[in-house]
Amino acid sequence: MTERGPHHPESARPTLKTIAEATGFAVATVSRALKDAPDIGEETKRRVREAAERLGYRQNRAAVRLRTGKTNVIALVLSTETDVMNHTSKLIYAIAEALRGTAYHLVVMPFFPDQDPLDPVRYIVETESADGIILNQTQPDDSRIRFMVDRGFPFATHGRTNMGVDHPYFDYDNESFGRLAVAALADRGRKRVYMIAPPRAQMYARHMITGASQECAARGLLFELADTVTSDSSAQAIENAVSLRMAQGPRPDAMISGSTTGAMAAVSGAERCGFRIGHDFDLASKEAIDFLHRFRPEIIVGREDVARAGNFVARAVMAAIEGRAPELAQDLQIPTLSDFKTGIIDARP
Amino acid sequence: MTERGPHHPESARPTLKTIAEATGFAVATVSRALKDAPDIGEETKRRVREAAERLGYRQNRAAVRLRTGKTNVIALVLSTETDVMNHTSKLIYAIAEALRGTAYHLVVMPFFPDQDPLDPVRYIVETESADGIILNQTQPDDSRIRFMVDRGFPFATHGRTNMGVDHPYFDYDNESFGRLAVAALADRGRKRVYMIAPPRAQMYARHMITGASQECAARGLLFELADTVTSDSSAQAIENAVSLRMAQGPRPDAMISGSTTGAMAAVSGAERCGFRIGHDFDLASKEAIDFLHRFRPEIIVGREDVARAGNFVARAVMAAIEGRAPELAQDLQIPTLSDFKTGIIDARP
DNA sequence: GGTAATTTCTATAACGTTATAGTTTTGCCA
DNA sequence: TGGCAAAACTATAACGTTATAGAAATTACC
Repeated sequence: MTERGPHHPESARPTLKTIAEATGFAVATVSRALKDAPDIGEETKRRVREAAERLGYRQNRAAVRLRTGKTNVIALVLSTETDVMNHTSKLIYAIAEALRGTAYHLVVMPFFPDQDPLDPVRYIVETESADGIILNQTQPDDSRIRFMVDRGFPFATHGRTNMGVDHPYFDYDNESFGRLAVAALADRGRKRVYMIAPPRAQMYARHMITGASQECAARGLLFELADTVTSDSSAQAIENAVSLRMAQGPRPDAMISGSTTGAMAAVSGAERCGFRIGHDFDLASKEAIDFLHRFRPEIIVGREDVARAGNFVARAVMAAIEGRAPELAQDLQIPTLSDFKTGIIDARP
Repeated sequence: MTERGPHHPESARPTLKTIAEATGFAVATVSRALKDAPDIGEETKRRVREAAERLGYRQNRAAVRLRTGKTNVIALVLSTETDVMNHTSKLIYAIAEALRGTAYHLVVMPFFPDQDPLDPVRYIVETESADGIILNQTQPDDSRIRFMVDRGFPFATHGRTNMGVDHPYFDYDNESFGRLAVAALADRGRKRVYMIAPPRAQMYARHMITGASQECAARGLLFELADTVTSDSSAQAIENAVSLRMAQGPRPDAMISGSTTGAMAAVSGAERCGFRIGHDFDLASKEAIDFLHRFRPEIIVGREDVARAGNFVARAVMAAIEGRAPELAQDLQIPTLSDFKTGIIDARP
C-alpha cells in the first residue's frame, strides 16, 4: 500500500492553482482558458492547455457542482418490480454508450415495491442530485412526469403517457404490435385470442390491448384478456392460469403475450393440458432478447430494440438539460414480427 | 412551468445557514449538532434537528464532497461485452437494495470492448469520483485489482483471482459445480463429457473447468472442451459448434454449459443432428435465472444467486470504505443442482 | 470566593471552481 | 503625443460544508 495524503504534497492531484503556478497566470485566467473563453489570448490558451495536459489536470467535479449547480449526472430511475428480462441491462448499456465522451455520469436509482414511485424523482429534483432523469415504465397518468414538468426538470422517458403533455420519449408501437399479432394469428386460421397483457397500470399495456382487441373486432375474432395474471406475473402463476383456462369452455386457439417469460409460461401451461403449439394453438409474443425462437420456433415474435430506446432517451435528456431541441422530440419503433413460417411482417404503412 | 431561481429566494433550498438563522446558533454549531457531535448540548441538538426537519433541510452533497473528499458514491464497473443474461440487472438491484437508507449513490460505469478494462478503474481512482468500486468478471491476474490494491482504494469483487492478494469477494463455487455436474451426468450413465466453458480469461472459467475435468478423470470419463466457442459466444455460434461436433467421431453423450444461452444453443445444435436430450445425451448448466427448466425440463441446472452476490459486495465495499472489517471477508456460494429426475443435489460436504 | 477544569458554542479558513467587476496592456486614430 | 477603445488578464467573492482552534459559559474543587 502506497502512502498518500498530506505527506506527499507533490503527488497531490493538480488543481487550477497548480496550473496557475506552473504557467504564471492567475487561477481565473486558467479557468477561462480551459473553457476556451473569448477574452483569453490564443497563446495563453495554448500554454495553459499544454500545462494542464502535462500535469494531468482533471476538473474537480464536486467543486464545479458546488459552484455552478451543474451535477453532470443523469439519473436512471427504475422499478425493480417488473424486471422485463434483461431489458434493464441493455437499457443501461445503451445509455452509458450514448454518454461516453460526455461529462455525464450515470446514477442508477431503482425504487422498490414498498416505495412511492414518485420518491426517487422527488428526491433527485429536490436535492438537485442530477441534471436530468430517465424514466421507464410510464403510466397513463404518471405522477412522476407531472412532477418534473411542473418543476421544469429535464427528463426523457421510455414509454408514453396519456396526459397530453409534450415531452421527449421513445416508445415501441405496442398498438401496431397488437394488430400485427392478431393478423398473423388470423392468417393461421385462429379464431379465439387469449391475451396475457402487461400490467394494466402501464401505458404500453393499454396500447397493446387496444391494438389487439380492435383488430380482433375488425376481423370478427373472439378476444379475451387473462384476468388473474399479467405478462409480468411469475412464470408459475402464468402457467397455472393458462392451463386452467385451456382446460375448459370454448378454449382459445391463439395467445398473445407481452413478455418472454409470459410466452414460455403460456406454452408450458398449454402443453400441460396436452395442446401443442402450431397444431392446437399459436402464440405471438413480444421480447427484447433472443430466446423464444429457440424455445419453440413456432412462436411469432415481435422484437423490441431496447438499445435504440436507451440511446434515444440518453440523447434526448442531454438535449433537454442543455436547452437544445433534440434531433427528434419523440420516436416510435415500428414493430416487425419474425415468424419462422411467413418470414418478416412489417407494420410500416 | 414554474419560475425558479433568484426570483424566489424564499423557496430556495435551505442550507445550514438557513437553520442557523432560524435557531440563532452559528453555522458551525448547526453542522456539528446535525452530526451528533459530543460537544453540543442535548437541547441544542433537539432544536437544530427540529428546525432542520421543519425547513426540509437536505445536505448538499457537492459541498460535503468538496470539503471532505468523501463522494458518497459507489461505482459499479461492468463489462458490456459478456452480458450473462440478466445477471447484470439482478446485481444492480441487489446492490441498490443494500445501499438503501445509506448515503451512497450507485454510479454504473460500463466499459466497452474497445477499451482497456483498467480505464474506468483508473479514472475513478485518479479523479476520486467514488469512494469504492465493485467489479465483476475477475481475471486470474487482474490488473484492475492490482491497481486498486496498490493505491489502497476500497473495493469488492464478484469473483476471485489467482493473485494471492486478500480482498473482499463473493464467488460461486464453480469448481464444485463442475464436479457436481459431472457426477450427475455420470449417474445417468454418461461417459463422454463435452464442455462449453466460459471464456478462459475469466477466473470462474478456470474453476469450472478444473472441477469438471478432475471429476471426469477421477471417474474415468472422457473430458473434452469446446475449443471454438465459449458459453458467452453467440447462441448461433454455439449451436453451430455443437451440431458440428455431434455429427462426427466418438460423439459426446453429455454436455456442460456455463450459461443459459449456451445450454439453449447446445440443445438446439444437438437436436439439429437428431439427438434428444434425456435419450441420446444429457446436459448440465449454470444459470442465474429461471428459464432452462421450462426450455427442456431434462436439463440439470445449477442456479447462481446473483442477488446474494450483489448484497454481499455492496456491504463489503461499504465496510472497506468505512475502514470496518466486513462481517465476512469473503463468501462462497455452495452450488446445488436441481434435477427434475433426482431432485436436489448439494455440494455441501 | 477564586481558580481550574469542563462543557458548550463560535469565528475562521479552507476545499476547487467560476461569475463578476475591474485593472492593465495594447492598438489605433486624430 | 494624447486619448480612447478593445483585448487580455486578474482580484475577489461566493457556492455549502466541516476541521480547527479558540472563546464563553458553566461547573467543580479546595
